[in-house]
Amino acid sequence: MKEAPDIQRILHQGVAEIFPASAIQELTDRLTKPDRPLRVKLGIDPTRPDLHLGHAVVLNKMRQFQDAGHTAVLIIGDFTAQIGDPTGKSEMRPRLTKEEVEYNAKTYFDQARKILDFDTPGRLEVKFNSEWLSNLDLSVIISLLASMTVGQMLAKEDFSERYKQGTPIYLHEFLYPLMQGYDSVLIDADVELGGTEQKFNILVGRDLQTRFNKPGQWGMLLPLLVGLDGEKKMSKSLDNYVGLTEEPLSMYSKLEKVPDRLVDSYFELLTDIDPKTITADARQKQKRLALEIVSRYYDPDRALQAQREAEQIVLAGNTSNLEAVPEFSLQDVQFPVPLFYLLKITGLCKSNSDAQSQINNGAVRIDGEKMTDPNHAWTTIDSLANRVLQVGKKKFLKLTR
RNA sequence: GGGUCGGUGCCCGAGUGGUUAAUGGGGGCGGACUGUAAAUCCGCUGGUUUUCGCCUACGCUAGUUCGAAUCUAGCCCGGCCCA
Repeated sequence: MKEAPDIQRILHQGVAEIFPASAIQELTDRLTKPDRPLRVKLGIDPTRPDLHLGHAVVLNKMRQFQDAGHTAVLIIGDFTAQIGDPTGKSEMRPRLTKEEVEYNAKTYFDQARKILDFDTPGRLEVKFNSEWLSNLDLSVIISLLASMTVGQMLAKEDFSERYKQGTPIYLHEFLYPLMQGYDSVLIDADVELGGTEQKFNILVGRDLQTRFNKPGQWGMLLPLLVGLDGEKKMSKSLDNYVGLTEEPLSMYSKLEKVPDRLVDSYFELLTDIDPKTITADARQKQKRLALEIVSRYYDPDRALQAQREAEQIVLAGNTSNLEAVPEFSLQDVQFPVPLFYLLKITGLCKSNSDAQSQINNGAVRIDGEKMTDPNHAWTTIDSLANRVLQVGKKKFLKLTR
């Protein structure tokens, strides 16, 4: 972390676009000979309690700026989260309550700490935008609104799509880009980071700064990390994500099977390894990726351990020698207990009916032996203790007393 | 405010008085195959300590019917058009 700032890396590694393009030289100069640290803004709306690798992409870039001596200004959009960013959405976002937002915001720090430099003085500022947005004077709101026309607003792809398709657009949604832009004005952002979908909002920030007689910020857009489904952007609601706080095993097993065509982009956006330098075959590449990323958020030992565990799980059927099968205590179970009910209370199946169908599908095994009768019942703890209950190839549970 | 069309299971979308948790697709889960994957094929996919039983479900509420997601009325929400 003490190495000389690598300007090239900041400007190019995993960067989709920098704008205005004409000013890129100017930005390069500022980075090369900083007369003062740049203020690099990143806004995160605490809409959900967990950050994932998609957030890591942009946080990594923040870190690069920090390491080069600049100031990361992290804006927790506790106020804007209550509005809901319409970006990328085909419909209005649910508005969160104050309590939900506060809770989520709290959880963000621990997670961001895994990536950002929280310790070096002057490298990080954290702001909550409710600080200035919650008491905005109506006259300010009006002048914000007066800075754009409906036509300009409808130029935003999400809005125009919705407008064309006839799905409702509520007026308060128009306020979102303006509020995000106003954040830039108030914190004197020099650079704003964001995913490519943030272009419109970041441009609005730049315009607003100019209107408020301040220098307009640069925008640095990073590619959106495609989620595990290989199609859509990584997001928790699509359940195609890897959380920053996930257990090493869980993280590893998700990453070792990212679709082949995404592997290189994961390397580029989430690690410091140049994918071109890896010659391994596709499978080895996936493993390397998984190992690398788990090491980053934990450590190499735990990553290797996760790999070993994952490999054992893959050797399905051979359940007896697993090192890290989750355990389930039969202590509170009432005997006799029928199989389908056991599956439900252990959480392996989500309902009795689900358990029933899994059994009928031949997915359920005990100690590797296929079970076919949903009503098969056990009468004592001892008849089940220390046996391994399995649904499908990857879900195991060791039953204990 | 007026007219008109519409609100169906996780999503999309059929269904328009009577086998019925409700066609089909997507998604999800499971099985075969494989590189743990993808593609493909097959099965499952409301709940219920038990299941040819019972409960819950087609915006909400009240009705009409032996019987409604399907008919009526009021209400809520949305699209479009008019003012």
